[in-house]
Amino acid sequence: MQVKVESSLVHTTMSKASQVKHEQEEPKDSNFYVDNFLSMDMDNDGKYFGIDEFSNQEDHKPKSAKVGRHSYITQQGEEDLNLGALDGILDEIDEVEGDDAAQSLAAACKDYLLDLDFTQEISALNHRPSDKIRIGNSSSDSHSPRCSGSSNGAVVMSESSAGTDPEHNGRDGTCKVSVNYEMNVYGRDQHGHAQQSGVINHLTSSNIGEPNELWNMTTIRAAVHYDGRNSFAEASVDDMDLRQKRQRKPTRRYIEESTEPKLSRSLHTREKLVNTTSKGQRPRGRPPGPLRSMMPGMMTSLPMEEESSEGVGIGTSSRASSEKGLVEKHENCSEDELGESSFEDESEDEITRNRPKKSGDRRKQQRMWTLPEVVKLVDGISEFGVGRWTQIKRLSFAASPYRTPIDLRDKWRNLLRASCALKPNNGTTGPEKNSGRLLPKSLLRRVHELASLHPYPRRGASKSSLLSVGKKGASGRNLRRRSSA
DNA sequence: TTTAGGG
DNA sequence: CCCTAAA
Repeated sequence: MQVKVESSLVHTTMSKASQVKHEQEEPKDSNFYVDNFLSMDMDNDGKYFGIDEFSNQEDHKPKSAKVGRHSYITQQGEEDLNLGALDGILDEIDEVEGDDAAQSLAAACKDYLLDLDFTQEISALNHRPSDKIRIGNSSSDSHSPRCSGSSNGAVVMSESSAGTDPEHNGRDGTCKVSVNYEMNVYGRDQHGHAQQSGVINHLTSSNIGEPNELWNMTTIRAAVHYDGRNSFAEASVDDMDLRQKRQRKPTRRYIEESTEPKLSRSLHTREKLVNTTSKGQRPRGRPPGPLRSMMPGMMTSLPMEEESSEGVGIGTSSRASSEKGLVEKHENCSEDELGESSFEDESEDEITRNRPKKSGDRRKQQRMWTLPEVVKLVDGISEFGVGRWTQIKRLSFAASPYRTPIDLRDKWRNLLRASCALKPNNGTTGPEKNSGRLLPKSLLRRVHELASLHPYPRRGASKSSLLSVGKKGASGRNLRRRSSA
C-alpha cells in the first residue's frame, strides 16, 4: 500500500511564484484549496489522492467518502478514492455560495498567506517526487525523510500559521486572515496492522470589518486503513461556511500586475504601432494619455506597408532580401549625391524592431537613421523646403511608418548641428551608415547649403538666396519656398 | 493639426 | 525621442 501524499508535498515545495502560476493555469477557480491540492497530486498520479494503490490487496472493501454534508459511497476497486468526486462536490458547494467583493478580498488574503506559509513550511520536508511512503509490512520501502518517526514509516506534520495582511485593510478597516494547515501522514505497522492516512486540514478565517464576515474551514482527509486483510479508504472534506467563494481572480490580477506591468503595456503599444498602418491616421487610442504620442504625424503608408527590410542597419547585420524583392542596397550612394534619383523605394533598416524590450518604457523605438534615409530627408527638404515636414514625410517617407514628421524635423536639426561642426571627413565616410558623426561629406555639404538657404526656423529669417540656389539636383526650381514671409 | 523649441 | 506651446 502506498500513500502518495508526498507527491503533494513535493509540489508544494515549489517556489511561490511557480505555485501561483500553477494556480493560474487551472481552469476553475473554485475550491482553491482542495482543488489545488488535488491537482498537484494528480500531476503525478492521475486522479487519486492519497492512496495510490493497494499492493497485494485483492479484496477491497467499499469505503465511504464523505464530502461536506454529502456522503458518497465509492467502490474501492482499482480506483480507490477518487477525489474527482470531491471536486465535483465542491463545485456544487461553490455554486451555492454567494459572491461579493468582500469575499474576493478575503480570498486574496488567504491565497497570499497560503502561498506563503504552506509552501515554505512544507518545503522542509523535501520529498522527492517519486518517494512513496510504504507502510505495513513493507516498511523497508518507507520513506519519510527528515520528518519524523520512521521506524514504522510514520510521517506527521502539522503546521499552523496566522497572519494579517495589512494591504487589505482598505475600506472596511481590518482584515484578518489566519491559515492553518495541517498534514498528517502516518503508517503504523503493528501486529500485521498497517494504517496510514493523510489529513489535510486547512483552516482559514477572514475577518473584514464586521465580525462573522468570512469564515472558512476546510478539511480534507484521506486515510487508508489496512488491517492486514482488508483496506479501507476514506476521504472527507468538510467545508464550513459555504458563503465564501474563493476566487482566484484577485490574486491572479495582482500577480500579473506586479509581475509584468510594463511589458504588457509595452506590447500593447507596439501592437498598436504596427496595426495603425491604415491609411489615415492612427487610431486614436483609448487612453490618450500615455500612448498618444506614438506617432503624431501619420503614416500615409501605403506602398509597402510595414517596412521594407533593408540591410543597412547600423546595429545589426543586414538581413537583406527578406521578402521584398526590391531590396536595394544603398551602400554606394554614399557617393556624392544620389541626388534626384531619389524615390527609390524606401529602404529602411530594421535594426531595432519588434523586440519586446524588457525595459518596456513607452518610448518609441529609437531607430537609427541610415544614410539612405538621411539622403532622402535632405532631398525632401530640398524639394519641399525646410519646415514642410509633413509633406516630406508624406512624399518621401511614405514607406516608413515610423519616422514621423517630427522625427524628420529632429533629424534635420541634428544634421544642422552636425554640418556646423563640420568635421566630415573622418575618412570613415564609408558607404555604411552614418552612425554618429560619419556622414558623407557630400551630404554634409548639402545640409550646409540648405541650412544657409533657409535657416531652420523658417520663421524669422527670410532668405535671400532664393534665386541663385543651385540646389544640386533638387529639382531645378529649388524649394518652392513660401518666401512670402 | 502641424511647427517650433526645449528637455 | 518625448513633451508642450503656439499658430
